[in-house]
Amino acid sequence: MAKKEFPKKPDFRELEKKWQKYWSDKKIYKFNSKSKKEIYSIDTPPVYASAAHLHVGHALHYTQFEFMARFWRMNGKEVYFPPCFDNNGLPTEKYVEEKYGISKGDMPRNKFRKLCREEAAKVEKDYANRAFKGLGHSHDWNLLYTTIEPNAQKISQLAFLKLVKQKDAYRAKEPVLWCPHHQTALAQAEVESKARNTTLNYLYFDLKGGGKIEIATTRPELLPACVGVFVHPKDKRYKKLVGKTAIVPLFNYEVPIMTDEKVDREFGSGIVMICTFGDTTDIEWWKKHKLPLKICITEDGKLNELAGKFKGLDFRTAKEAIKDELDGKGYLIRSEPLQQEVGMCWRCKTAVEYLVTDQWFIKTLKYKKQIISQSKKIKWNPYFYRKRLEDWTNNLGWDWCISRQRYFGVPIPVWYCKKCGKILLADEKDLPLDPLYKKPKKKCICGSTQFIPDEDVFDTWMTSSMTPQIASQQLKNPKLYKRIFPMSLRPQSHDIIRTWAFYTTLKSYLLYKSIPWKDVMIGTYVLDPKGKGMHKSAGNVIWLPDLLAKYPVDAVRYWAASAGVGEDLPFKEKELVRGVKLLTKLWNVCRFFDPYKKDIPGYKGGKIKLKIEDKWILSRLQQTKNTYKKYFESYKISRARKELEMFFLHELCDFYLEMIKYRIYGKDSADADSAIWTLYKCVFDSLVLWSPFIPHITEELYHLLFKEYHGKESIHLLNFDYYRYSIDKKSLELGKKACNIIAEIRKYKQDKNMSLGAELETYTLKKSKHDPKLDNLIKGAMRIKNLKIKN
RNA sequence: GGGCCUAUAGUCUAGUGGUUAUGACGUUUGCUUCACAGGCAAAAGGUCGCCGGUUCAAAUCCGGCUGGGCCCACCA
Repeated sequence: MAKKEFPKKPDFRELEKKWQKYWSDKKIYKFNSKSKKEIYSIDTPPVYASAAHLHVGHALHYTQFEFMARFWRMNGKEVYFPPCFDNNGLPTEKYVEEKYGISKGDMPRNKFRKLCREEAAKVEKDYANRAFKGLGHSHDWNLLYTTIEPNAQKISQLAFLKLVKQKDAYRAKEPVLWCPHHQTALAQAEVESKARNTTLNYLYFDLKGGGKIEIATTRPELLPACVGVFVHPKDKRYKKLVGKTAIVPLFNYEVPIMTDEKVDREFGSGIVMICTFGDTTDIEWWKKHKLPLKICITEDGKLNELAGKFKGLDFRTAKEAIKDELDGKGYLIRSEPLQQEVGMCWRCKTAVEYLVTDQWFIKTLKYKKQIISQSKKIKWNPYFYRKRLEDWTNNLGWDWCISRQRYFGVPIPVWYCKKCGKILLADEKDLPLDPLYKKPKKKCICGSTQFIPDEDVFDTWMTSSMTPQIASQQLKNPKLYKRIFPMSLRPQSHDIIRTWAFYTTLKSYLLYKSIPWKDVMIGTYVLDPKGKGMHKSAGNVIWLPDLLAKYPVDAVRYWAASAGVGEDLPFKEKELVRGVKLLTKLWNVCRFFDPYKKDIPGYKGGKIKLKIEDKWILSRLQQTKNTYKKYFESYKISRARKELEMFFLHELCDFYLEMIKYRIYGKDSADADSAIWTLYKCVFDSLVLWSPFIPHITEELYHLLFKEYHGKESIHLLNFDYYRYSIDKKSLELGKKACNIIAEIRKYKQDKNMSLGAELETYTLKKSKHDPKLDNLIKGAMRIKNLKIKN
């Protein structure tokens, strides 16, 4: 075999391709279920397979916890790290609707779903290659799952049936949050409040029997749904109004005037009209005061027949038309601008409405305390994000509405008796099933065999909250599941604490009385270089493919490792440049070492005698390893990297390497041997420690330098503790002292405009800095003939 | 309105009570050095947001203020 020459520069593209293929072919990251090692399992966030592009935020987030997988793999644990895609739910559905210019109702449900599945699969393949594999992520692809696959549907439906049976899920006709655009019910978590400018309109209501009152409203279009007028019980101005009857303008019907403590006397005129429904206060008072129900809106956001001649108008048009009419008839007193917070559908930003419909719910309000106490059993990183879950839980006002009037999702496995309306649950052994295409095998208790299938699907979080079960194969491999659940780590971003983390904690408690995972790690949120959020609409998004075209994958990963867990990180291209420099440095150190590797005394069986600087750098190496591990164990990835980088660049390269050159180039072979041996340990361990961050180049260098001696087919299968060194305090002190002296002499030479390598006839050192044990080192490393000491 | 996080050289950043406050980028200067010019070495640059408290000792702990960020909230 011809001796392979050590290339002067690495070809990053080449070695990325080479090693990604190698890892995949050799199944380097395969999970071994027979291993006796403790399992470290990651509840990987399923990627939305509907996104057409990947931005740097995704890359960073997914790479961050990938570091953890690599760290533990090299630290004695059997790592269970499944890749996964979320192709279940609205994003996919909307993507397909937009791409084909169709609407969900244009074709039969199963045909539409097939289309969704196909589109999702295309995106998944792209993601798998470009994102996960392209970034060098160490998943075991045999463990791949998606959230729409039959197994996931089955887990989701089983959980639902169990909850219905234990009475934690129920069906009810209730006012629900409704998105007129998506035409579906929403959960509270899917609604976000946004500031909006609107007008506050002061109207006259006539009083029955003469007189009029002034009412302020932002929703005049809801006048046809007015069911009552309220004043504060202690409001002297309006005391005599209570018990009287007001007449709704334009629509001319009577509503009672009542009192409620929650009326704000300061706002508007101090008189409120209640409509069913304009906001949640309306719902509250409607329930509390047992008011009638008048719904004047349709599911797609228009006014219905209650609105008379305004029927069919969308809210916006209707509002203006009704205002005009009020104005024309003298009912509109004035309008003033008002800023208000409105709940909006988080996906389409349409203002949500409230409709009374039949929906499925899961009890959450009842379990607030339990959810919070469960959350305290989980280790949150950073710790303070747990508070966000607690606050959200405390502020919840609704049970979790889990049914959605959409097509692409997990069907709700129930039918309703046509005759008596009774609910018939699917049989567990028939799952997964779609009641639209399957008939129940049983009769209803009333004897009827005629059923209406539930046409709705589950909220996407109904399935996502079961990822620990899906990921760790609850149904396919119950033995393994038992070993894995609760999982070790849930990595996720902070914007879905109220959904993913919350629902998973809830479901895990309701179904198994368990926490879902031991640790939570909140990913870094990437901002643009100016520190603003990256949004397509703002045009400041940095796309991953653009970045990868410009920089090696390892440089991108190096950047990802600079992010503090749970913190925001403005994207700085400079960091990538730094990454490239680091890779080059690592390459060159190895290139320097390459000619000597055949002489490593350990390999050829010789004896070595360590000098002060050898003991110093090995002690520092061990200290670095210890700190690095400590940081990784507590998810302080960026600090681990920094610790390693400081050691590698500023101690090993800047000083140690320069300290030993004279020994290596010199004539004393024992002296050279111990230097080479020490260097070998440092280079080898540096590679190993760097490998979780920059897996491609370290793999290449491992194969170039060490594989023939170490045997393992990948550096990523090595253990960090392959070597251990003793920490020698005395040498640590002396080594530091030597560094200071060297820096001083470098400065001296520079001030004299000398080259650093130039020989010095004499150098005079202050006695306070001097140590005779360092004389040979200083003289050798700095090329000084005579070292003089003075007071 | 409630909650959480945050404030360190021109910019970013480390630092959870104890000698000259860390590193990077940028700036200035020196070095054609035999691993590395995407290089090496060195220098300059900080009232550690403001006010008060605890302490022998505070960038670090506590309180208040101010600024920035995030999350939540039914004022019609």
